[in-house]
Amino acid sequence: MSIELSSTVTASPAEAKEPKRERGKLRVAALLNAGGELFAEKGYDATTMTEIAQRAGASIGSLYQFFPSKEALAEALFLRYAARAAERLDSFAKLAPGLKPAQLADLLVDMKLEMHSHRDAAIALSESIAAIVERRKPLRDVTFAKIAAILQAMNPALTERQATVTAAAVQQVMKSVQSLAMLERETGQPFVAEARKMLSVYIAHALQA
Amino acid sequence: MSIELSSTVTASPAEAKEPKRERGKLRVAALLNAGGELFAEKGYDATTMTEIAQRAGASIGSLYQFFPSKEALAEALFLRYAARAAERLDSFAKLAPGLKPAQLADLLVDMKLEMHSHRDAAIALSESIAAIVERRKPLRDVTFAKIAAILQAMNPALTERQATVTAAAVQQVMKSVQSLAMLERETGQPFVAEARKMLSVYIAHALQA
Amino acid sequence: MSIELSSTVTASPAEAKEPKRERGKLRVAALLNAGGELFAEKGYDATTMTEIAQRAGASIGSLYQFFPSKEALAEALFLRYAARAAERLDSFAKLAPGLKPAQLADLLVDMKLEMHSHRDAAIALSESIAAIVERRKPLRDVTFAKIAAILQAMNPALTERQATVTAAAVQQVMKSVQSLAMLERETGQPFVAEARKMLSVYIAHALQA
Amino acid sequence: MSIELSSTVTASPAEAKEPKRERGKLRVAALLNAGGELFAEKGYDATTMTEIAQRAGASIGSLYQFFPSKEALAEALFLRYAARAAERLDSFAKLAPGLKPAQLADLLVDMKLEMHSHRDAAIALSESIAAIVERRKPLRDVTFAKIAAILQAMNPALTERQATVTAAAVQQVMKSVQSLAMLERETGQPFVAEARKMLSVYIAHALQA
DNA sequence: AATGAATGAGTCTTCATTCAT
DNA sequence: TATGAATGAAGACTCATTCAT
Repeated sequence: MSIELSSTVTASPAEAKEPKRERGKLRVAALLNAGGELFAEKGYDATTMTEIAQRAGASIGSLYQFFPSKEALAEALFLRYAARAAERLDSFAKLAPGLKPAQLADLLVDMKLEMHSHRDAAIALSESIAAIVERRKPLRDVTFAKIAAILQAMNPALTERQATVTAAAVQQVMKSVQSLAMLERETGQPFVAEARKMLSVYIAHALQA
Repeated sequence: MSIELSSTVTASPAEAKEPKRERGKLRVAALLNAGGELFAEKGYDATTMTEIAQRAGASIGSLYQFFPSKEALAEALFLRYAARAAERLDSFAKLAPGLKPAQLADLLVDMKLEMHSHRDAAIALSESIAAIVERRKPLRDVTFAKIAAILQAMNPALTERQATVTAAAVQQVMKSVQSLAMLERETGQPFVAEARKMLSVYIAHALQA
Repeated sequence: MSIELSSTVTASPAEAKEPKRERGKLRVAALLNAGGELFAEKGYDATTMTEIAQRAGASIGSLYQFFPSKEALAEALFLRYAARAAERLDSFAKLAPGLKPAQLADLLVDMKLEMHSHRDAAIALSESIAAIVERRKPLRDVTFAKIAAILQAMNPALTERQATVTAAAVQQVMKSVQSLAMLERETGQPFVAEARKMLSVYIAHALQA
Repeated sequence: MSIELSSTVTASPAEAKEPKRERGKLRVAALLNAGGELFAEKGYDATTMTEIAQRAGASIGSLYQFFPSKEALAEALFLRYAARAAERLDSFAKLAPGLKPAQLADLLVDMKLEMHSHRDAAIALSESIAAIVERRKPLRDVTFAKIAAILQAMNPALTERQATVTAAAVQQVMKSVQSLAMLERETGQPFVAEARKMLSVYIAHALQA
């Protein structure tokens, strides 16, 4: 039940080239990490391809060997992120039957918290990358479906429709976890815990309805 | 009780020049609107000063007459947005005492929905504009304080701290209203209503705690 | 009966921007000349936009102010050339009735010789500029038609078809005048005179047939 | 009576390495053909070494094994073309004594038509390859001499000088055959036949003079 | 005050060629 | 020998900002 985000529906820019040698694989990983970090630090537009190459200890030519464009790099990052998120959600699905609202809330919040350490997350949000805006919809749909499935597993009486709508709301709260975590670091107030509470209360409410 | 976002705490870019004549005011308004639209449509980085001038029917020279830099324009937009938001929230404060959770939820959601038609909202989010990142914190604090005040007016027993934390969570949900509204337009599913529900449930829960 | 080469049949790149100030007009002319010279000297691909700007005494930004792309510059050059050629041919048409073959041959050869001093001619040949390859066909058709008209004026008995086919052959010989002139300069042999003779003999033959 | 185009008069780029084994010869041929095709399709500058290697089913490293530079490859192609042309012309020389103008015209036009199927012809024209510009003059001289010899064989009374000059004109017409053939394919008009006629008429005229 | 031209540092991207395995 | 990764100079083009009229 793996996601199929790679389908070329709209003409997206040339995709990342697969390295064929060991050395190439290392390079690609380094490049991807450098890109993820920098995009997270300064944003997509403000990040320079040269900068990415430098941080990865590669030459600009080397960067372009594997990623034919800035967009392609961002796309690869996004795909990596999407794959990880999907994997995570799938693992939750197996636990679903016995889960209580508060537990699911925790799982989801923790997931977000951890995923963000993989800085790839940032690009997922970028509005300025056409290739990603395109791919975001399918990812979103997949995510909704997975969350909805978990919810239905927790309460089989839930209608398809209700599950979907709830999933959307849940996902929105998840999206805000990152900001709240930063806020918490800044002010010391327990914002993340509040997010858990909100999610928990809402999920509980949604499941009985 | 006006907000004080204009104070030059940190070195912000030269500020927009106040137009003296009637004609100038129209120009400024046109420029601001053009900028707001464009930023909302294509993002801050992707929008050019020339483009903004064109859409406003002005020359590039004229644009720089009033806004000494791109950042200054963005800042002006942000300030306009912040002022409107604060005003809105103040008006809610007066109604607070008699408000039920669901009613407050509706007021807040509706506010977001309406404010977005003033496209200025978009820049509020931009991570890439230093001048705004700076100003965002004070705005956020002001907003939290105002929402917290409303909550406390609804339940005087609420502690300062609890009110603040709740305000943050509430604000995060408000932030997601925009996305949900777009999603609703796209899919026809009642996502906004779900946001209202979530907010309502959560506020109710928070107020009794 | 002016040529219509500007019609945007296929999507050609953004066209040259018309200067609105006196200074701009001078710039555009200087830029065009610099481009014409350089393209003629080193070929389209080998010529750098920076180089063109430099030779015209302008900055690279200034060059792009008027010509949004290298191709657009080449196109403008081509159009200038085409207009001049058409004008020239039209003037011949008026003289046609009393012309003898040798006289027409001379007119055509001289025309080529003079036009080449307007170095614009070179680009007309470039196979590597999409925008020009496109425009070449209409120019060619117009040219054929004009030459054919001259031939028919010289001998009204000539069929439309015969005139067209002859025009093509004539034009090919004209195209080779440039090379022959260079060869003549190099070797001292009277190659251009030979071209005149060939053209004259062929035209005479074609007209009686 | 073989041509001596390979002599290193001016410093030409390191020459193509002769393959020692059978496999190498196939590689070289494939590479040469790929290069010829690509150059003909998109021009010298627009063609990449990588592309050439790919089309030949070789790696870039392999390409450089045999041709130390892009120019060297182009040169090899040019030489192959020149050799074939010279061979052709030599064969005509033997027939010369009994030839009539129209027959020679046909031979020459047919030769051009056939040679073009060996796409190598294209590079022969490239103005942007130093190594070829250099070699073009000797080729041209050889060609002139051969054509002149044929003409003198047809009419021994022809002066050396007259023969040379005529040869140049003849060669120019030959050069245009390619364009005319394309035009014919495009429009259906008998342009090539017209070229034959022109050549025939002109040669006849030149021979009696 | 208004307009449009001028500037040039900075960006992405390309590609011939060289290297290491 | 074959392959694919590495390199970096170079080129087209952009755009915020400043100037001259």
